[in-house]
Amino acid sequence: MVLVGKRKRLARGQGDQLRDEIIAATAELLVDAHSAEDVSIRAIADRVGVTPPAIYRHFPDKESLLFQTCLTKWEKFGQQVGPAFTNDGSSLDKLKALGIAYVKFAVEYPTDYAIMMTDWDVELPESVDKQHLPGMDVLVFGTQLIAQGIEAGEIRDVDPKSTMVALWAMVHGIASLSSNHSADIEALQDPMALADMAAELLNTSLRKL
Amino acid sequence: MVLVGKRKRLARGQGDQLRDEIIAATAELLVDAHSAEDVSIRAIADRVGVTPPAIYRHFPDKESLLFQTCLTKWEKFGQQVGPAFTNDGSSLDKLKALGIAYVKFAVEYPTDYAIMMTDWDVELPESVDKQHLPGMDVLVFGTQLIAQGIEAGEIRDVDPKSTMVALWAMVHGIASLSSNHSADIEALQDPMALADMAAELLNTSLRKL
DNA sequence: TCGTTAAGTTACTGACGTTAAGTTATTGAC
DNA sequence: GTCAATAACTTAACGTCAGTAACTTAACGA
Repeated sequence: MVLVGKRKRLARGQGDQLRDEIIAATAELLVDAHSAEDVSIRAIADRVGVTPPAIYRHFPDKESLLFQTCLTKWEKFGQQVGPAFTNDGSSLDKLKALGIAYVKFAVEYPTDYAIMMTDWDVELPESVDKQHLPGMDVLVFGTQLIAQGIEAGEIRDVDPKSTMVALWAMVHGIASLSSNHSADIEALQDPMALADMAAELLNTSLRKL
Repeated sequence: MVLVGKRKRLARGQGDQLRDEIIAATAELLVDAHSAEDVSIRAIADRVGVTPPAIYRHFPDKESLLFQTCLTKWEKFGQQVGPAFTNDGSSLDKLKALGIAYVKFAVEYPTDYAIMMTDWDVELPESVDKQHLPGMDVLVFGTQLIAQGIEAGEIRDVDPKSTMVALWAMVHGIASLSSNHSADIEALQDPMALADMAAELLNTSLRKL
């Protein structure tokens, strides 16, 4: 818990700047933490050079702060996973690339991924549309990908929505298990290989003969 | 946090009895909680009619207590899921029944399932073999099931171990997502239906033509 | 009956999230 | 230029938490 630096108080309309710094500090502390509870309001306050109660001028409680931080992680996620959609290749190829990119992100930033996946008990400001949170886009695009594959005669006639959710469950399962049980189970020690295998499995079942 | 009853002090060699009561009380409190941190040492102590420090005579810290409680949940899990193995039908049928039973348990007891799945940072007493924890049996039996299915010419020639882990990832993913995001995504509102669909997907890809 | 010790209790510590109330620096209005 | 208003904080505190040190009390064997 190091005092990173005494700040000068910000000028009149500049309060929002601190808000951004708080989120950034939280995001940074989360990288080195094992979970969200390991990151205390006090540590965050120290990091930005402010006292703990100053946090509450910008966020009603810790959970809201974590949720807002979470949104920045989803954006980071989108940036890393997005390129999978613009690959050349068939719908199935793109779908596979998406899955691989997904697991890669989760494995690379496990704590980030964990807080992205927690169901925060916050009431959203009306500015945030829960159906269009950064991560949901991936689901929507993925669903479109499946629908296109079906139309192109490349994918069997399945329900795109629930199939996409099933794919999501698969990659999420691999990511989640490997970050919690990799020590005990051999196949989880190489999650990327597992993701590759799982992708092949699903390829087989989705491909139109 | 109600004092459930003043206990008489146990007799000389009977200390272990309290240990069991502590685990039982923890297990009960977990059912009504949202997560493990919602269950405090103080609440557990109250429930068994003892003061908080008495807990530490039997468990070095909260995490160890939760881990031990976790083991009882795994046993409960085994009892609920085990029958799937003795179903009649092909290996694939049994595998599907296993997956369905898995998701059913996780959906029915979400907090139990969550603590079962957390990676407790405890050093195990040498009496506990990490390769044969209650839940691992399911993995082992499932792997054997796949191997048998291959031998019987019913299942394609895949690697039984990693395939079983992939199946595990699938059902875990469904369970995990549905308990964290069911409100936002339609397909997650009926996890059993999703499990059924996923089972069919995997059936398709594993079945030997 | 009496020392030993298992099975607890009482009293405390430091950390946590959070709140109430006070302080200080900046600003637009006169 | 001064001055009330107020944004941007700080200081001090509350209640709760996990955990510890040190004491007490009851049961048992010798």
